[in-house]
Amino acid sequence: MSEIPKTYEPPAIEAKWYAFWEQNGCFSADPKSPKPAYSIVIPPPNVTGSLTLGHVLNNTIQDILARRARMTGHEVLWLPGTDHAGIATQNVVEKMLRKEGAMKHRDDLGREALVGKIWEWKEKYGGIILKQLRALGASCDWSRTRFTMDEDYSRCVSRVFVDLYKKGLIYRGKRMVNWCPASLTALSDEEVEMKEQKGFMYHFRVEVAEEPGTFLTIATTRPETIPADTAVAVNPNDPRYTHLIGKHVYRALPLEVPKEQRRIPIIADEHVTFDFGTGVLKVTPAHDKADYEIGVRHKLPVIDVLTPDGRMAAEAGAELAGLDRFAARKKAAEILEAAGALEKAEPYVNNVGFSERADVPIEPRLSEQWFLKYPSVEQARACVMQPGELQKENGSAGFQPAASGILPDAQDDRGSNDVADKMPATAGRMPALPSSNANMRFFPDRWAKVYDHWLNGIQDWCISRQLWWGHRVPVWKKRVTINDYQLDADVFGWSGLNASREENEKAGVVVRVFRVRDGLEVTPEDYSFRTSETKDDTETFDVFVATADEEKGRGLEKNGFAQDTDVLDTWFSSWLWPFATMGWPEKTDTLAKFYPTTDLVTGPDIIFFWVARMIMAGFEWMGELPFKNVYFTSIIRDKQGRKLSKSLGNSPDPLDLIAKFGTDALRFGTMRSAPLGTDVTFDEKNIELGRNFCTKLWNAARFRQMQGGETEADIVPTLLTSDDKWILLRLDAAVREVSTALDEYRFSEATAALYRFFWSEYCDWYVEASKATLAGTDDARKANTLAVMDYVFSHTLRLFHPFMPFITEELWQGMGFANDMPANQGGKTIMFAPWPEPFTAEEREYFILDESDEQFANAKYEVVNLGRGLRRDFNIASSKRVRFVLKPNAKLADHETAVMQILLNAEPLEVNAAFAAAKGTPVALTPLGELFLPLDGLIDVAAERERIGKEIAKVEDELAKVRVKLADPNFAGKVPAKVLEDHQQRERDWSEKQAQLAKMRDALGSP
RNA sequence: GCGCGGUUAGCUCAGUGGUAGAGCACUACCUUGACACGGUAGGGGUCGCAGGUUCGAAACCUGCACCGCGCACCA
Repeated sequence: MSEIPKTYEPPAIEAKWYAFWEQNGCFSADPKSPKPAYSIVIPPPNVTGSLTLGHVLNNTIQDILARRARMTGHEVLWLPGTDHAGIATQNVVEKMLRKEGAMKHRDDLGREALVGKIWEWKEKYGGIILKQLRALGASCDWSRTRFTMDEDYSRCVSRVFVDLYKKGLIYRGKRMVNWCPASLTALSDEEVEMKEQKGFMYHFRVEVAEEPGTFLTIATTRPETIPADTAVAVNPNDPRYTHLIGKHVYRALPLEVPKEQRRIPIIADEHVTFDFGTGVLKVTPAHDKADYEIGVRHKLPVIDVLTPDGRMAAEAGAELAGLDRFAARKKAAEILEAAGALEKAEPYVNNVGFSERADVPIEPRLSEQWFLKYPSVEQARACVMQPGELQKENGSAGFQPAASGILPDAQDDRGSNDVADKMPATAGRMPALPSSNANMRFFPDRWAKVYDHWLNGIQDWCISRQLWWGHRVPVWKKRVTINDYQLDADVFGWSGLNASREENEKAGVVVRVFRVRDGLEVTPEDYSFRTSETKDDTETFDVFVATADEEKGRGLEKNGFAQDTDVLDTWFSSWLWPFATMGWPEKTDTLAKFYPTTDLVTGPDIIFFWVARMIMAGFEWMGELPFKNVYFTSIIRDKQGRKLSKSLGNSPDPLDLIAKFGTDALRFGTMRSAPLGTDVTFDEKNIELGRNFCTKLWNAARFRQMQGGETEADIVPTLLTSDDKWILLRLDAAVREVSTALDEYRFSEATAALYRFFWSEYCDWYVEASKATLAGTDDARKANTLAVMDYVFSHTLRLFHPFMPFITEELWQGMGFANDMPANQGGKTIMFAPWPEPFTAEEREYFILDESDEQFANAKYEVVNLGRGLRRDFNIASSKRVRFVLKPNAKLADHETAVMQILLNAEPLEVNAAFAAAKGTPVALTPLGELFLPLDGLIDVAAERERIGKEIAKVEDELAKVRVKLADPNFAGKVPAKVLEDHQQRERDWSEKQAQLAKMRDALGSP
């Protein structure tokens, strides 16, 4: 045993052991290992990201799971990496380039140069967060680090795109999309966040063309879009307006356009609500999703009055053109007011969609984009267990760790079908499949409902982005006319393509041809439509060729094709993460061993963005779910309940916290404060708690070391004291509690159990009690106590290791526990030491453990508590040694007396069955007898009588409560036998105590 | 509007039908030989409100209030 320094200095120790683990390949995952697999893929942080408390929480959990799995004999893969994060990364680098003066606008550089700059930036600064994760102790297999724009990964993305295109699930279309005027790109519905916004509801009048003098009043929040109105709509059943349907009004803006050109129809549409606003709706197909649909129903023209960057276009009229949309809103109201058309403008709060990334209101905009009809939706929906659904296998949660050194049982729990009839009917249009496939669990399970709800109402996914940084859409396009175009010769004659659809698709190439005139796809099997179907020489077609093969793409470019300029939504690559990082589409060893992964740990905020889509992708391309359990972390908030964010400045830097308190303290404190399923409020006090706990652990180790002696000597069962047996039983309880809590992903409960066990049980009672033996002269017993201490400490360190990897490794090695273990089971590092198991029946028998020992120890500690109470009542400092006398109920071993004496800080603790106390001597009634605190010259009979009187009052209070219950005939009649017995026992105990106390009081004589 | 959480000590939170708990904060005493980042003891709660079920409710049911979140939205 080498000497343990006086204080724990985290930085040096953390650096030392992390390097040791890495150098010894402790994190690397071997697909050829015979051990059962445990795998987890990191939610890839943005490549521009740096460590936040959210990451700390998330990755600490993953590390705990991974480290524990290693200790339970699993071959562990924790696969790290980063995400290219399209918009975010492009923004960061563009901003930097503008700051450096390298460009004003991205067009100054051009696409290729800018993308080149971003790559440069990525190589230089990207992925800092991965280095920071090392500081957190993350045991990732760094040799497998992946980036979503790695060459291999990008090929997966293209391949998946082509596959979906082939399946007809990806299509190009002109649709209303969410347009971000700041980022100048389309967004998916999930990237739009509804926010309340204060504004005005403007009421303005328009005149009915056919009935001069008759006006309709329209309510709107967006008067600047009036120039884009192409109709006015009322509900067909609204009696106020039915007579006007079919007539026209004059649009209010722009004023300079001749009145007759501003005539728009009054139409009837069910979408209009009677009692909202005035019951008259202005219809703006170009700038509102619902209005667009009305426009489609009524074949209305579309007038676009906004530019992509959110300014008013020329069509908006001279006065508005060029203005920003918000300025234009004010201006439009002013114009209406000046024209006498504005009736009122009242303050109004409505919900507006904001671009999540740029934090500006989005514009619904008609534009041509790529869309995806989600694949494998039914399977994805059916595979997740809903709250309340029973799991077939004995109801236990989480992965089942195999016993150390034992080969895996089949962990696959699919195929159960007897839960099918218990599946609750799911509300919604499309009932989920029977739950026979439901074998993925969410923690907490209520997220499964949110997930199911989203899948039920799922809309096609707009996957194209008008950005440069990302995976470019792998589609090449050429417009051809029948006259000058020879499909066979120019396209299919080219060596890379074939004339038949099947053969092309077999080669990974998908060709689609659309007639420009009507947008219809022309789909004869052999593309021979060219000559036979039309005689019109001017007919033009758009030919789209999708291929994941860049070689082929370049060939197409030589033939006049041009690649689509859009890139794909970042999540279109992230959703492949669990298998694209493991070598898909090759059938790799890694995939065979580690897919599907065991656990996914992520935030509930990306349940739709990422989790749901990964599940679909897993089914679609692997035919299997990507993970078995999903743990949704808490959201960390500040004391005001706000999310932590850099812009609010309420986000402490984890690296500062590590510097101040140590990594283990940060990990332990965070885990202790983050219960399953609720948000957590960050408080540095929690990290302080972690730091204090580390110190306690450190000092307990030092105490052991100061006792010297042999490390981990064999325990001699016959020499075990009641305290020894007590702590062994407490350890056993802690092992069970911690293991169960971890199985159910209840990390805060696991840490609470560890804290309680180590601090309150081991340090406060056992170590203190052991001092009686250690200070004594019985060497055999001394050695035995040290052996028990080592046994408990070595198991404790292992229980702690997943939470606090560094300090536990340092002590594991420093205390010499590594020496007795086989190299691959803790001999080299605690990382592979076997996870503690509860005692077997044989072990219990060997140590002669039974409840009576525990009860006796508890009784002893109760004597101590009561004696300390007497001290307090008589104001005797805990450091002052005083004489106590115990008048015992039964014979006591000398050793037990010695323990109580040291715990009471008594000198001496006299055991005297015949003790005759002076009248008025303070006394406490304990489970082992009457405990006196003789106070020479300080005896106050009246005070002592009063003190005992208070005790009696307390006892009588309890007694009364129990008796009321027992007296109720219903109680005795209906209560389970066990409960009745408990209450009867309680009654007996309290009344005995009452009698004894009364006797003690009476002995003092009457006042 | 629909759905989901939450409401327990001053603060942060455990507690799935049977004697109300932890950490922090607070009070008193203690620099006793592992630890003052510590020890010992202590004060502090009609468990959001109102009904109901039950012998018994912080827990189960119903309704309400307030806080938070998600989805959908009416111009």
